[in-house]
Amino acid sequence: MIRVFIVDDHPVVIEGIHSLLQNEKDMVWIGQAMNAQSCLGFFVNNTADVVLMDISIPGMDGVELCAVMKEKYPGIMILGLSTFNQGLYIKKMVENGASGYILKNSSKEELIKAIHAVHEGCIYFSGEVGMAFQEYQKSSMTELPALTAREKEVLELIAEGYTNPQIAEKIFLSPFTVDSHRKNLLAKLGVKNTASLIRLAVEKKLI
Amino acid sequence: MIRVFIVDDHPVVIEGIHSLLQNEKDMVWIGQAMNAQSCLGFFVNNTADVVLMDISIPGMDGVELCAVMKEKYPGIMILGLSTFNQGLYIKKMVENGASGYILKNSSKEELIKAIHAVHEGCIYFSGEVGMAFQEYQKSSMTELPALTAREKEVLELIAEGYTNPQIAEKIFLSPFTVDSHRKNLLAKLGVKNTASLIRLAVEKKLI
DNA sequence: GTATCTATCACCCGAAACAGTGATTCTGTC
DNA sequence: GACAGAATCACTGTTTCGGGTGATAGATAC
Repeated sequence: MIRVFIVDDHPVVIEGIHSLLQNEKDMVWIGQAMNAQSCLGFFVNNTADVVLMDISIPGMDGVELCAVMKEKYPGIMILGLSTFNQGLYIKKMVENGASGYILKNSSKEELIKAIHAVHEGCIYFSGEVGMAFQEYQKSSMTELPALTAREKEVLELIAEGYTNPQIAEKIFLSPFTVDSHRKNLLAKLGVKNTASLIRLAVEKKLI
Repeated sequence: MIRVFIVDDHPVVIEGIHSLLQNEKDMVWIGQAMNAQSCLGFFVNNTADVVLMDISIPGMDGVELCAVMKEKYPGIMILGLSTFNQGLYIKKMVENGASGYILKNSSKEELIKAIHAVHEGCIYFSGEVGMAFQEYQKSSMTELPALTAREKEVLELIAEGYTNPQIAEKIFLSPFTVDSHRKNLLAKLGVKNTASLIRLAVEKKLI
Protein backbone atom coordinates (compact mmCIF):
# COMPACT_ATOMS: atom_id res chain seq x y z
CA MET A 1 0.00 0.00 0.00
CA ILE A 2 1.56 3.26 -1.15
CA ARG A 3 0.97 6.10 1.28
CA VAL A 4 0.55 9.36 -0.64
CA PHE A 5 0.82 12.89 0.71
CA ILE A 6 0.15 16.08 -1.21
CA VAL A 7 1.61 19.55 -0.91
CA ASP A 8 -0.24 22.13 -2.96
CA ASP A 9 -1.86 25.44 -2.22
CA HIS A 10 -4.73 24.95 -4.64
CA PRO A 11 -7.72 23.20 -3.03
CA VAL A 12 -8.98 22.24 -6.46
CA VAL A 13 -5.85 20.30 -7.24
CA ILE A 14 -5.89 18.55 -3.88
CA GLU A 15 -9.53 17.59 -4.35
CA GLY A 16 -8.93 16.38 -7.85
CA ILE A 17 -6.05 14.15 -6.98
CA HIS A 18 -7.80 12.96 -3.85
CA SER A 19 -10.77 11.69 -5.82
CA LEU A 20 -8.51 10.11 -8.42
CA LEU A 21 -6.68 8.18 -5.75
CA GLN A 22 -9.83 6.82 -4.11
CA ASN A 23 -10.29 4.30 -6.88
CA GLU A 24 -6.79 2.94 -6.54
CA LYS A 25 -6.58 -0.15 -4.42
CA ASP A 26 -2.87 0.00 -3.67
CA MET A 27 -2.71 3.66 -2.75
CA VAL A 28 -3.89 5.48 0.32
CA TRP A 29 -4.25 9.16 0.91
CA ILE A 30 -2.67 10.03 4.21
CA GLY A 31 -2.69 13.79 4.29
CA GLN A 32 -2.13 17.13 2.69
CA ALA A 33 -0.47 20.46 3.30
CA MET A 34 -1.00 23.83 1.73
CA ASN A 35 2.34 25.32 2.64
CA ALA A 36 5.87 24.30 3.50
CA GLN A 37 5.53 24.70 7.27
CA SER A 38 2.55 22.44 7.69
CA CYS A 39 4.16 19.90 5.43
CA LEU A 40 7.27 19.75 7.59
CA GLY A 41 5.05 19.72 10.68
CA PHE A 42 3.15 16.69 9.45
CA PHE A 43 6.28 14.64 8.92
CA VAL A 44 7.51 15.17 12.45
CA ASN A 45 5.10 12.51 13.66
CA ASN A 46 4.10 10.80 10.42
CA THR A 47 5.59 9.44 7.28
CA ALA A 48 4.66 8.64 3.68
CA ASP A 49 5.94 6.76 0.69
CA VAL A 50 5.36 9.31 -2.02
CA VAL A 51 4.86 13.05 -1.74
CA LEU A 52 3.27 14.95 -4.61
CA MET A 53 4.67 18.43 -4.45
CA ASP A 54 3.79 21.62 -6.24
CA ILE A 55 6.84 23.68 -7.03
CA SER A 56 5.18 27.01 -6.33
CA ILE A 57 3.83 26.99 -2.80
CA PRO A 58 3.65 29.76 -0.21
CA GLY A 59 6.23 30.07 2.52
CA MET A 60 9.07 28.36 0.82
CA ASP A 61 10.20 27.56 -2.67
CA GLY A 62 9.06 24.10 -3.68
CA VAL A 63 12.57 23.34 -4.80
CA GLU A 64 13.88 24.25 -1.37
CA LEU A 65 11.21 22.26 0.44
CA CYS A 66 12.13 19.32 -1.72
CA ALA A 67 15.76 19.59 -0.63
CA VAL A 68 14.84 19.87 3.05
CA MET A 69 12.49 16.90 2.89
CA LYS A 70 15.05 14.72 1.17
CA GLU A 71 17.67 15.78 3.67
CA LYS A 72 15.50 14.77 6.61
CA TYR A 73 13.67 11.81 5.12
CA PRO A 74 15.66 10.35 2.24
CA GLY A 75 13.30 7.38 2.00
CA ILE A 76 10.32 9.47 1.00
CA MET A 77 10.01 9.77 -2.74
CA ILE A 78 9.03 13.12 -4.16
CA LEU A 79 7.08 13.65 -7.35
CA GLY A 80 7.11 17.21 -8.68
CA LEU A 81 3.79 18.61 -9.76
CA SER A 82 3.33 21.77 -11.68
CA THR A 83 1.53 23.69 -14.34
CA PHE A 84 4.84 24.94 -15.68
CA ASN A 85 6.66 22.87 -18.20
CA GLN A 86 10.06 24.47 -17.99
CA GLY A 87 13.35 22.68 -18.21
CA LEU A 88 14.99 24.84 -15.59
CA TYR A 89 12.44 24.01 -12.90
CA ILE A 90 12.50 20.34 -13.71
CA LYS A 91 16.26 20.20 -13.56
CA LYS A 92 16.31 22.02 -10.24
CA MET A 93 13.76 19.69 -8.73
CA VAL A 94 15.73 16.64 -9.75
CA GLU A 95 18.96 18.16 -8.51
CA ASN A 96 17.28 18.64 -5.19
CA GLY A 97 16.07 15.11 -4.85
CA ALA A 98 12.78 14.82 -6.71
CA SER A 99 12.32 11.49 -8.44
CA GLY A 100 9.91 12.62 -11.07
CA TYR A 101 7.89 15.43 -12.46
CA ILE A 102 4.47 15.57 -14.08
CA LEU A 103 2.11 18.28 -15.16
CA LYS A 104 -1.13 18.98 -13.32
CA ASN A 105 -3.13 18.39 -16.43
CA SER A 106 -1.78 14.87 -16.76
CA SER A 107 -4.21 12.03 -17.25
CA LYS A 108 -5.17 9.78 -14.38
CA GLU A 109 -3.22 6.93 -15.92
CA GLU A 110 -0.13 9.03 -16.11
CA LEU A 111 -0.41 10.11 -12.51
CA ILE A 112 -0.85 6.54 -11.29
CA LYS A 113 1.99 5.32 -13.44
CA ALA A 114 4.26 8.06 -12.15
CA ILE A 115 3.44 7.31 -8.51
CA HIS A 116 4.22 3.66 -9.03
CA ALA A 117 7.49 4.37 -10.80
CA VAL A 118 8.65 6.83 -8.20
CA HIS A 119 7.68 4.51 -5.39
CA GLU A 120 9.87 1.82 -6.92
CA GLY A 121 12.81 4.19 -6.90
CA CYS A 122 12.66 4.97 -10.59
CA ILE A 123 12.91 8.43 -12.02
CA TYR A 124 9.97 9.31 -14.18
CA PHE A 125 9.11 12.29 -16.33
CA SER A 126 5.88 12.34 -18.24
CA GLY A 127 6.07 12.79 -21.98
CA GLU A 128 5.80 16.53 -22.39
CA VAL A 129 7.98 17.18 -19.38
CA GLY A 130 10.63 14.75 -20.57
CA MET A 131 10.88 16.61 -23.83
CA ALA A 132 11.19 19.98 -22.16
CA PHE A 133 13.90 18.56 -19.93
CA GLN A 134 15.87 17.18 -22.83
CA GLU A 135 15.37 20.34 -24.81
CA TYR A 136 16.75 22.27 -21.88
CA GLN A 137 19.76 20.03 -21.48
CA LYS A 138 20.44 20.24 -25.20
CA SER A 139 20.19 24.01 -25.31
CA SER A 140 23.45 24.21 -23.42
CA MET A 141 25.19 22.28 -26.14
CA THR A 142 25.20 24.77 -29.00
CA GLU A 143 28.07 24.43 -31.37
CA LEU A 144 31.24 26.31 -30.61
CA PRO A 145 34.32 27.26 -32.62
CA ALA A 146 36.78 24.38 -32.62
CA LEU A 147 39.69 24.82 -30.25
CA THR A 148 43.13 23.45 -30.96
CA ALA A 149 44.78 20.96 -28.64
CA ARG A 150 47.08 23.58 -27.19
CA GLU A 151 44.26 25.97 -26.60
CA LYS A 152 42.30 23.35 -24.72
CA GLU A 153 45.37 22.56 -22.66
CA VAL A 154 45.87 26.18 -21.75
CA LEU A 155 42.18 26.61 -21.07
CA GLU A 156 42.22 23.76 -18.58
CA LEU A 157 45.15 25.24 -16.74
CA ILE A 158 43.60 28.67 -16.64
CA ALA A 159 40.47 27.08 -15.17
CA GLU A 160 42.60 25.47 -12.50
CA GLY A 161 43.74 28.88 -11.40
CA TYR A 162 47.23 29.07 -12.86
CA THR A 163 48.58 32.34 -14.20
CA ASN A 164 50.32 32.70 -17.55
CA PRO A 165 53.85 32.41 -16.12
CA GLN A 166 52.85 29.32 -14.12
CA ILE A 167 51.27 27.70 -17.15
CA ALA A 168 54.33 28.52 -19.23
CA GLU A 169 56.54 26.76 -16.71
CA LYS A 170 54.19 23.80 -16.49
CA ILE A 171 54.05 23.03 -20.19
CA PHE A 172 57.50 24.36 -21.12
CA LEU A 173 56.48 27.33 -23.20
CA SER A 174 57.27 30.99 -23.21
CA PRO A 175 54.83 33.10 -21.18
CA PHE A 176 54.30 35.05 -24.38
CA THR A 177 53.07 31.95 -26.12
CA VAL A 178 50.69 31.11 -23.35
CA ASP A 179 49.42 34.64 -23.52
CA SER A 180 48.86 34.25 -27.25
CA HIS A 181 46.80 31.13 -26.73
CA ARG A 182 44.86 32.88 -24.05
CA LYS A 183 44.08 35.79 -26.33
CA ASN A 184 43.06 33.41 -29.08
CA LEU A 185 40.68 31.71 -26.68
CA LEU A 186 39.05 35.00 -25.80
CA ALA A 187 38.76 35.93 -29.47
CA LYS A 188 37.50 32.56 -30.70
CA LEU A 189 34.88 32.22 -28.02
CA GLY A 190 33.90 35.85 -28.23
CA VAL A 191 34.27 36.69 -24.56
CA LYS A 192 35.97 39.65 -23.02
CA ASN A 193 37.85 38.35 -20.01
CA THR A 194 38.85 35.34 -17.95
CA ALA A 195 35.65 35.33 -15.94
CA SER A 196 33.35 34.95 -18.92
CA LEU A 197 35.80 32.59 -20.58
CA ILE A 198 35.71 30.17 -17.67
CA ARG A 199 31.99 30.48 -17.28
CA LEU A 200 31.45 29.61 -20.91
CA ALA A 201 33.95 26.78 -20.75
CA VAL A 202 32.30 25.15 -17.75
CA GLU A 203 28.76 25.62 -18.99
CA LYS A 204 29.55 24.23 -22.42
CA LYS A 205 31.50 21.44 -20.81
CA LEU A 206 34.78 22.25 -22.49
CA ILE A 207 36.61 21.41 -19.31
CA MET B 1 3.25 -2.04 -32.43
CA ILE B 2 6.53 -0.76 -31.10
CA ARG B 3 9.44 -1.42 -33.44
CA VAL B 4 12.56 -2.16 -31.41
CA PHE B 5 16.15 -2.07 -32.62
CA ILE B 6 19.20 -3.06 -30.58
CA VAL B 7 22.79 -1.83 -30.66
CA ASP B 8 25.14 -3.96 -28.60
CA ASP B 9 28.35 -5.78 -29.29
CA HIS B 10 27.55 -8.73 -27.03
CA PRO B 11 25.67 -11.50 -28.86
CA VAL B 12 24.46 -12.85 -25.53
CA VAL B 13 22.71 -9.61 -24.69
CA ILE B 14 21.13 -9.39 -28.11
CA GLU B 15 19.89 -12.96 -27.87
CA GLY B 16 18.57 -12.44 -24.38
CA ILE B 17 16.60 -9.36 -25.22
CA HIS B 18 15.43 -10.89 -28.47
CA SER B 19 13.87 -13.82 -26.69
CA LEU B 20 12.34 -11.59 -24.06
CA LEU B 21 10.66 -9.51 -26.71
CA GLN B 22 9.17 -12.46 -28.57
CA ASN B 23 6.52 -12.88 -25.93
CA GLU B 24 5.43 -9.29 -26.14
CA LYS B 25 2.43 -8.76 -28.36
CA ASP B 26 2.89 -5.06 -28.90
CA MET B 27 6.57 -5.11 -29.69
CA VAL B 28 8.43 -6.28 -32.74
CA TRP B 29 12.12 -6.86 -33.20
CA ILE B 30 13.22 -5.18 -36.38
CA GLY B 31 16.98 -5.49 -36.32
CA GLN B 32 20.25 -5.23 -34.55
CA ALA B 33 23.73 -3.78 -34.93
CA MET B 34 26.97 -4.61 -33.24
CA ASN B 35 28.74 -1.36 -33.95
CA ALA B 36 27.99 2.27 -34.67
CA GLN B 37 28.54 2.09 -38.43
CA SER B 38 26.09 -0.72 -39.08
CA CYS B 39 23.58 0.97 -36.86
CA LEU B 40 23.75 4.18 -38.88
CA GLY B 41 23.70 2.10 -42.06
CA PHE B 42 20.49 0.39 -41.05
CA PHE B 43 18.65 3.63 -40.45
CA VAL B 44 19.40 4.98 -43.90
CA ASN B 45 16.63 2.82 -45.32
CA ASN B 46 14.72 1.78 -42.21
CA THR B 47 13.33 3.21 -39.06
CA ALA B 48 12.31 2.19 -35.56
CA ASP B 49 10.38 3.46 -32.58
CA VAL B 50 12.78 2.58 -29.81
CA VAL B 51 16.50 1.83 -29.95
CA LEU B 52 18.14 -0.03 -27.08
CA MET B 53 21.71 1.15 -27.03
CA ASP B 54 24.73 -0.05 -25.14
CA ILE B 55 26.97 2.81 -24.10
CA SER B 56 30.20 0.95 -24.77
CA ILE B 57 30.26 -0.22 -28.37
CA PRO B 58 33.12 -0.48 -30.85
CA GLY B 59 33.72 2.18 -33.45
CA MET B 60 32.15 5.07 -31.66
CA ASP B 61 31.27 6.07 -28.18
CA GLY B 62 27.69 5.13 -27.36
CA VAL B 63 27.13 8.63 -26.09
CA GLU B 64 28.29 10.03 -29.41
CA LEU B 65 26.21 7.59 -31.44
CA CYS B 66 23.24 8.62 -29.36
CA ALA B 67 23.82 12.26 -30.26
CA VAL B 68 24.18 11.49 -33.96
CA MET B 69 21.05 9.36 -34.03
CA LYS B 70 18.99 12.00 -32.27
CA GLU B 71 20.32 14.65 -34.60
CA LYS B 72 19.31 12.68 -37.69
CA TYR B 73 16.16 11.00 -36.42
CA PRO B 74 14.72 12.96 -33.51
CA GLY B 75 11.60 10.83 -33.50
CA ILE B 76 13.42 7.66 -32.57
CA MET B 77 13.54 7.15 -28.82
CA ILE B 78 16.74 5.87 -27.32
CA LEU B 79 16.99 3.74 -24.22
CA GLY B 80 20.48 3.46 -22.74
CA LEU B 81 21.59 0.00 -21.77
CA SER B 82 24.64 -0.77 -19.72
CA THR B 83 26.31 -2.81 -17.06
CA PHE B 84 27.72 0.33 -15.52
CA ASN B 85 25.66 2.18 -13.01
CA GLN B 86 27.50 5.46 -12.97
CA GLY B 87 25.96 8.86 -12.68
CA LEU B 88 28.34 10.43 -15.14
CA TYR B 89 27.45 8.07 -17.98
CA ILE B 90 23.76 8.37 -17.30
CA LYS B 91 23.92 12.12 -17.28
CA LYS B 92 25.87 12.18 -20.53
CA MET B 93 23.42 9.89 -22.26
CA VAL B 94 20.48 12.04 -21.26
CA GLU B 95 22.29 15.20 -22.29
CA ASN B 96 22.78 13.63 -25.68
CA GLY B 97 19.19 12.72 -26.19
CA ALA B 98 18.59 9.36 -24.53
CA SER B 99 15.15 9.07 -22.96
CA GLY B 100 16.01 6.47 -20.39
CA TYR B 101 18.60 4.19 -19.00
CA ILE B 102 18.43 0.71 -17.53
CA LEU B 103 20.91 -1.91 -16.46
CA LYS B 104 21.46 -5.09 -18.44
CA ASN B 105 20.60 -7.20 -15.45
CA SER B 106 17.17 -5.60 -15.20
CA SER B 107 14.16 -7.84 -14.94
CA LYS B 108 11.99 -8.50 -17.95
CA GLU B 109 9.19 -6.44 -16.42
CA GLU B 110 11.50 -3.51 -15.98
CA LEU B 111 12.73 -3.71 -19.56
CA ILE B 112 9.20 -3.84 -20.94
CA LYS B 113 8.08 -1.01 -18.71
CA ALA B 114 11.02 1.11 -19.78
CA ILE B 115 10.38 0.51 -23.47
CA HIS B 116 6.77 1.53 -23.07
CA ALA B 117 7.63 4.65 -21.11
CA VAL B 118 10.28 5.74 -23.56
CA HIS B 119 8.01 5.07 -26.51
CA GLU B 120 5.41 7.37 -24.98
CA GLY B 121 7.96 10.13 -24.76
CA CYS B 122 8.61 9.76 -21.05
CA ILE B 123 12.01 9.71 -19.47
CA TYR B 124 12.59 6.62 -17.43
CA PHE B 125 15.41 5.47 -15.20
CA SER B 126 15.15 2.15 -13.42
CA GLY B 127 15.44 2.16 -9.65
CA GLU B 128 19.14 1.61 -9.10
CA VAL B 129 20.04 3.86 -11.98
CA GLY B 130 17.77 6.60 -10.77
CA MET B 131 19.48 6.61 -7.43
CA ALA B 132 22.95 6.71 -8.95
CA PHE B 133 21.83 9.60 -11.11
CA GLN B 134 20.49 11.56 -8.17
CA GLU B 135 23.52 10.73 -6.10
CA TYR B 136 25.68 12.07 -8.87
CA GLN B 137 23.72 15.27 -9.18
CA LYS B 138 23.84 15.74 -5.43
CA SER B 139 27.57 15.11 -5.18
CA SER B 140 28.21 18.42 -6.85
CA MET B 141 26.28 20.16 -4.12
CA THR B 142 28.69 19.91 -1.22
CA GLU B 143 28.18 22.57 1.38
CA LEU B 144 29.94 25.83 0.87
CA PRO B 145 30.52 28.86 3.06
CA ALA B 146 27.40 31.01 3.03
CA LEU B 147 27.67 34.05 0.81
CA THR B 148 25.91 37.26 1.61
CA ALA B 149 23.38 38.80 -0.74
CA ARG B 150 25.83 41.42 -1.93
CA GLU B 151 28.53 38.88 -2.52
CA LYS B 152 26.24 36.78 -4.66
CA GLU B 153 25.22 39.86 -6.58
CA VAL B 154 28.82 40.78 -7.26
CA LEU B 155 29.68 37.20 -8.10
CA GLU B 156 26.97 37.08 -10.75
CA LEU B 157 28.21 40.25 -12.34
CA ILE B 158 31.81 39.06 -12.33
CA ALA B 159 30.65 35.88 -14.04
CA GLU B 160 28.94 37.96 -16.69
CA GLY B 161 32.26 39.52 -17.52
CA TYR B 162 31.96 42.92 -15.89
CA THR B 163 35.00 44.55 -14.30
CA ASN B 164 35.03 46.11 -10.87
CA PRO B 165 34.44 49.66 -12.14
CA GLN B 166 31.58 48.46 -14.34
CA ILE B 167 29.98 46.56 -11.49
CA ALA B 168 30.37 49.57 -9.22
CA GLU B 169 28.53 51.72 -11.70
CA LYS B 170 25.84 49.08 -12.25
CA ILE B 171 24.88 48.67 -8.61
CA PHE B 172 25.78 52.17 -7.44
CA LEU B 173 28.76 51.38 -5.25
CA SER B 174 32.32 52.53 -5.01
CA PRO B 175 34.77 50.43 -7.01
CA PHE B 176 36.60 49.92 -3.73
CA THR B 177 33.56 48.28 -2.23
CA VAL B 178 33.12 45.98 -5.17
CA ASP B 179 36.76 45.08 -4.83
CA SER B 180 36.22 44.29 -1.17
CA HIS B 181 33.37 41.94 -1.98
CA ARG B 182 35.48 40.34 -4.62
CA LYS B 183 38.32 39.72 -2.20
CA ASN B 184 35.90 38.30 0.33
CA LEU B 185 34.60 35.91 -2.29
CA LEU B 186 38.09 34.68 -3.05
CA ALA B 187 38.86 34.27 0.64
CA LYS B 188 35.57 32.62 1.60
CA LEU B 189 35.66 30.12 -1.20
CA GLY B 190 39.36 29.49 -0.83
CA VAL B 191 40.35 30.18 -4.41
CA LYS B 192 43.18 32.26 -5.72
CA ASN B 193 41.84 34.15 -8.70
CA THR B 194 38.86 34.95 -10.87
CA ALA B 195 39.29 31.87 -13.05
CA SER B 196 39.00 29.38 -10.21
CA LEU B 197 36.30 31.49 -8.56
CA ILE B 198 34.06 31.33 -11.60
CA ARG B 199 34.78 27.68 -12.18
CA LEU B 200 33.78 26.84 -8.63
CA ALA B 201 30.72 29.06 -8.83
CA VAL B 202 29.43 27.44 -12.01
CA GLU B 203 30.19 23.88 -10.92
CA LYS B 204 28.54 24.33 -7.55
CA LYS B 205 25.66 26.10 -9.22
CA LEU B 206 26.07 29.33 -7.30
CA ILE B 207 25.21 31.24 -10.45
C1' DG C 1 53.98 25.62 -54.48
C1' DT C 2 51.20 28.79 -52.58
C1' DA C 3 47.93 29.55 -49.12
C1' DT C 4 46.10 28.58 -44.61
C1' DC C 5 46.43 27.24 -40.01
C1' DT C 6 48.87 26.08 -35.87
C1' DA C 7 52.30 26.85 -32.72
C1' DT C 8 55.76 29.37 -31.25
C1' DC C 9 57.99 33.78 -29.45
C1' DA C 10 58.37 39.00 -28.66
C1' DC C 11 57.34 43.79 -27.07
C1' DC C 12 54.57 47.89 -25.31
C1' DC C 13 51.11 49.81 -22.56
C1' DG C 14 47.08 50.79 -20.08
C1' DA C 15 43.63 48.59 -17.37
C1' DA C 16 42.30 45.34 -14.16
C1' DA C 17 43.08 42.18 -10.56
C1' DC C 18 45.11 40.88 -6.20
C1' DA C 19 47.36 41.60 -1.51
C1' DG C 20 47.46 44.14 2.63
C1' DT C 21 45.54 47.28 5.95
C1' DG C 22 42.25 49.91 8.03
C1' DA C 23 38.00 52.54 8.87
C1' DT C 24 32.80 53.73 9.38
C1' DT C 25 27.93 52.72 9.47
C1' DC C 26 24.10 49.83 10.05
C1' DT C 27 22.13 45.88 11.01
C1' DG C 28 20.34 42.11 14.05
C1' DT C 29 21.18 39.21 18.25
C1' DC C 30 21.77 37.91 22.84
C1' DG D 1 23.92 48.15 25.25
C1' DA D 2 27.69 45.25 23.84
C1' DC D 3 28.97 42.47 20.07
C1' DA D 4 29.29 40.25 15.54
C1' DG D 5 28.68 40.53 10.96
C1' DA D 6 27.39 42.84 6.68
C1' DA D 7 28.12 46.56 3.86
C1' DT D 8 30.34 50.39 2.79
C1' DC D 9 34.62 53.21 1.46
C1' DA D 10 39.77 54.33 1.07
C1' DC D 11 44.82 54.04 -0.26
C1' DT D 12 49.13 51.72 -1.85
C1' DG D 13 51.64 48.71 -4.12
C1' DT D 14 52.75 44.63 -7.24
C1' DT D 15 51.26 41.28 -10.48
C1' DT D 16 48.47 39.82 -14.11
C1' DC D 17 45.54 40.50 -17.84
C1' DG D 18 44.10 42.08 -22.30
C1' DG D 19 44.70 44.87 -26.78
C1' DG D 20 47.49 45.78 -30.43
C1' DT D 21 51.04 44.37 -33.60
C1' DG D 22 54.15 41.51 -35.66
C1' DA D 23 57.39 37.71 -36.76
C1' DT D 24 59.08 32.79 -37.77
C1' DA D 25 58.66 27.92 -38.60
C1' DG D 26 56.25 23.68 -39.55
C1' DA D 27 52.20 21.09 -41.21
C1' DT D 28 48.35 20.47 -44.25
C1' DA D 29 45.62 21.26 -47.95
C1' DC D 30 44.36 22.16 -52.54
